[in-house]
Amino acid sequence: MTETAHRTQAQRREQTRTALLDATIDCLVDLGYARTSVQEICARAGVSKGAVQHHFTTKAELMAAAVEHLTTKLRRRLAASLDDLPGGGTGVAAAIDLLWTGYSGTLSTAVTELWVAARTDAELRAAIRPVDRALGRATLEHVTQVAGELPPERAEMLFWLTVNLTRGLALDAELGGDPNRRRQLLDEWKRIAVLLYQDATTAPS
Amino acid sequence: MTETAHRTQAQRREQTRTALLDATIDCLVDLGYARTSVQEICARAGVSKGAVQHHFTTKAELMAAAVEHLTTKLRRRLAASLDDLPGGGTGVAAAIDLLWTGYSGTLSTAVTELWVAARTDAELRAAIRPVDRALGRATLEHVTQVAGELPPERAEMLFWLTVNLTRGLALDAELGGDPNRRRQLLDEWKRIAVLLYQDATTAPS
DNA sequence: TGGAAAACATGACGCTCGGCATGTAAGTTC
DNA sequence: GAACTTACATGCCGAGCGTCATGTTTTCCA
Repeated sequence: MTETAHRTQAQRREQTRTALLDATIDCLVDLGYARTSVQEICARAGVSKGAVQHHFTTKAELMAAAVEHLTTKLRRRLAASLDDLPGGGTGVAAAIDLLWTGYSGTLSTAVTELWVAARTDAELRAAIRPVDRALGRATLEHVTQVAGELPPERAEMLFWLTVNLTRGLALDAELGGDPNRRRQLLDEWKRIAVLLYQDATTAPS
Repeated sequence: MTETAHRTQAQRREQTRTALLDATIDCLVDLGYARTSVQEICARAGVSKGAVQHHFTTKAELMAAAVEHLTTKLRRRLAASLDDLPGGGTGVAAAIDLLWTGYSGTLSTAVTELWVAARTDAELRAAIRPVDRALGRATLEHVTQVAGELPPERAEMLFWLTVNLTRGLALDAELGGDPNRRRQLLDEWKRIAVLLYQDATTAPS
């Protein structure tokens, strides 16, 4: 028996809201965007269809809210783990590992689903773009702050290369590619990045 | 008036089959997997629903066939352009460009749609995996053949890194990221690859 | 040349989806 | 504590989906 003694309106609202958004992410992760229906979402959230209707007038609106919810989570997680990073070459390797775990987890899986869906859905795309750009910029800021010895231009290059490579690898992982090969590739990329880092810090072009 | 004088059964069959598969790819590209319906497909192919029923008993079967059709096309295109590649460092840069154009066009867009959909669809995934692995291996073979001076282990690493980076960039492109930045990143990666190539050929570790 | 078979068209069925109208319970305000 | 607003539940509707049953045309083969 879960005693729901006395909840203020704001509490109730926020509670079912996050329940819905979390359920949405759950659905995206293990059903995919195509199979994610409103009925399934509110079934997992333990609320009725009327509730989601009350909070989000349309399904697209729910998805848009889910994007923000999702990105906020990812951002928090990345920021927290990026704060305590060693400097120098080992810092670069560690940062790459962090970006990999950040961009390859279940959260990022859901994001990818939304991305691909957004390609052919203008409304969803409009909702995603600013939020995603904010995430990218914030993470980049953290990274450049950590690797301060590197000229910011180079650091930015390395960062974006890592992010895009990671996303490609995440896609490969989703299809069930060989995990060992992914590890090898990531290790190789770390070696390359560290090498480039040292080159750039000792003899900047 | 298109006079369809006399078509043998095999001709008729193959004709509408490829028409259906091409239409499927079209739908995937500009509607996305979620919105791709059988009705829309046979509308674009100019045939009835009964026809697709006759050739493919279920929608998943059609998609599986589309995957193969798609991969065959991609494979042909890549193989054709990979054949005439210069050797040495400029060859590496040219190869990267080729992989980029190959993995970022409309064909690859459709493949990405199917990939993401396949993550939560076991049947589709089972259809995609072998075909995609074959594509990867075939392309890799071409690449290693072109850059023969490089130790095959290094060539393979460079190849897979490029492919995964390219796929990440393709995803970024689909969302509407900055094209200039993608060009910069690709150029930077080419520089890095050429550098690594020279290091490996002059002083193999 | 006529009948069998393959290739395709047509229409209908069951199902699920998203959205809406309406009813009920919980909290807020005076 | 009564009026009022907010939060949620229930039930229904039209639309679109994939699939199947059945008719029609075209090619093949003996």
